[in-house]
Amino acid sequence: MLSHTAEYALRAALYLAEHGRGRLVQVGEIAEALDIPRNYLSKILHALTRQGVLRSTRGKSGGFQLARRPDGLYLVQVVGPFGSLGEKRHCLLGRAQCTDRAPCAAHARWKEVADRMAIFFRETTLAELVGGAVIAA
Amino acid sequence: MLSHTAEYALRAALYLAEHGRGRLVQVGEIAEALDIPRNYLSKILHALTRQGVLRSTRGKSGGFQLARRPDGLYLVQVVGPFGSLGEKRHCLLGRAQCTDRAPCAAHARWKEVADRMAIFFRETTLAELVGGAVIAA
DNA sequence: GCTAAATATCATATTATCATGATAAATACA
DNA sequence: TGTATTTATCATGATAATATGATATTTAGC
Repeated sequence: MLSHTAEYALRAALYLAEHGRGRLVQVGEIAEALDIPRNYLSKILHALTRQGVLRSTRGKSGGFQLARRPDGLYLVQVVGPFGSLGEKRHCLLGRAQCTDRAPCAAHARWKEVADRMAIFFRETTLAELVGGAVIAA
Repeated sequence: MLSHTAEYALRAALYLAEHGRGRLVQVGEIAEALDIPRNYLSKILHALTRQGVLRSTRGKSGGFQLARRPDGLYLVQVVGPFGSLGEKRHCLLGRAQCTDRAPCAAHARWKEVADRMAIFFRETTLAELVGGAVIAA
């Protein structure tokens, strides 16, 4: 469903929501806890920082923290910059134009399902997932 | 949502459902009508044949046709062999084990959405999409 | 049998995703 | 001011998805 990259981003954000309470967390800690390649995660966290999801502090005793409280961060903000979510709902048959007025063959039926998914990512916050269950692998 | 490959498979199957009534259709016709790379489509149609979705006839005046009536062919049969659908519903956070009893952080909320999607592919037939709207690009 | 036309298969190229490794820049602290 | 630690960035490699091109195999019809 999500690309590896988007999945890593989500898991890292959830880790920060759960274990980061106010402190700065280093890439190394997250990478080890979640078993994600360290340098790869580094770039993902950097991207999330540019997106305004995280804040980073450089230098000794630096690290990453959430830019807002977990109940103010929506999943789409975290995974959107990677996978193909967030932008537009895209047509199941890959048409550039696919609307209620100019629908593809699958439009009416697929719309229901795709909208549900879009709403999930758009309206679910990190806070709602924290505590749902264990996060680490 | 779907990989290019799975999307091509679905569009080709819909084309056969709509324009293939009983006759044998050649790869070239489908490739041209749907603007899909010909040799690439050829392999996809061959895969669908192995899956039992299509029947192929070799040699002169050969081609492809649906193996069953459109109302007996479900989307999961068409796109399952490609993308990651059909097999198992997979965990949003990528855990190998993610069940109601050993859930990941997102399980409860994601399950609803993922189940909807699975049902869409499992219970929708080609016949239900034909005539929904224009198929070709 | 020969030829043309079609699927089946193999080999390779291209592109995007995923990942690793090395270096630069910034910062706390002694 | 120097050093250790950390993020930021650059360069490169590995793998999978996508696509192209060439050849083999099968079959209808002459």
